[in-house]
Amino acid sequence: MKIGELARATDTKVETIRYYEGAGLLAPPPRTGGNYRSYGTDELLRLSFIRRARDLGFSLDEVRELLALADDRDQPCGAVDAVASSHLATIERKIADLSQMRDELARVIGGCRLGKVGDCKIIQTLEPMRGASHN
Amino acid sequence: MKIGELARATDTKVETIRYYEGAGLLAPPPRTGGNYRSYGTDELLRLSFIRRARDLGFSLDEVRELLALADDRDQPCGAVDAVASSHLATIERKIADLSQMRDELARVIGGCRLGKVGDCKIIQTLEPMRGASHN
DNA sequence: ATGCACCCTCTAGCAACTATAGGGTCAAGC
DNA sequence: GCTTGACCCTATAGTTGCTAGAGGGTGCAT
Repeated sequence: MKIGELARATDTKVETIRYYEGAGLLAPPPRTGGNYRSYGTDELLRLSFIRRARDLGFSLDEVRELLALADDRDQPCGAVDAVASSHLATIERKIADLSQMRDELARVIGGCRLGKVGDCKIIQTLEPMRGASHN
Repeated sequence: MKIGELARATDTKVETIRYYEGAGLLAPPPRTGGNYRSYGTDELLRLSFIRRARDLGFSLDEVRELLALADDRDQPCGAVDAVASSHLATIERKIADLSQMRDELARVIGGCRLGKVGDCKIIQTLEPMRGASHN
């Protein structure tokens, strides 16, 4: 399997696969006579794993860790759970942060579409001194 | 006001202020005899504006746009509303994406803390072929 | 033999900073 | 008067996770 086929099979760009190789997530595969990378089913599975983990928002460092853990199938899986739980906590923090942003923005938007910038609630929110006092 | 004082007053790192200057968000201020940047109240207000906008998740490009709009106080503020609304939409998309990640992760976590990696639901989710079939 | 799709390496670019190296300035204390 | 320390300066490289480009080689069909 050439790199382009692997790319299509995993919905990954060719450059990204080469990047993962450089980043140590995929081992350098054997090469053909023409110096083309040649992949087998193992690499397809490994890359699918990586893509799924990335889709779930794991960082490349976390993916590396998960790959190492997944390779040692007799280990207790508390370590896997720890990586995933800490990632879940990160996601929940991000959601909370974004929700707060959303609420603040929503509170401010709408109601000045027809006014002038000088009276705009959005600008006043960003520029509280001028909006509130002398100007 | 020296750059360090401005940094403390706006809860910004000194390097970030210099970065904003290079990025065109803050004008190059006058210098003292010793070549130190010297800021006044205008820059304090402008940097506060930038920080607030950044806290609300606006990109530097969006901040640049908002600053330009805020400077022209007689313009209708539909343009400001457009920037903010489009940003709100982006935030809502991010929240939706993260919420989906959170749900998928939460579904998978817990229940294998005591098992082995070979039976781990998290790993199986990432590695569906092996988990489901022959191995 | 020539066109075309595909592959190769190496390097630079993106956002938005952060950190480091290698220096200069300024006020205080001895 | 000289050193110590906190602060400032520029310029450059690093961070994350790719993506895009230059400048070339390979392999197959026409």
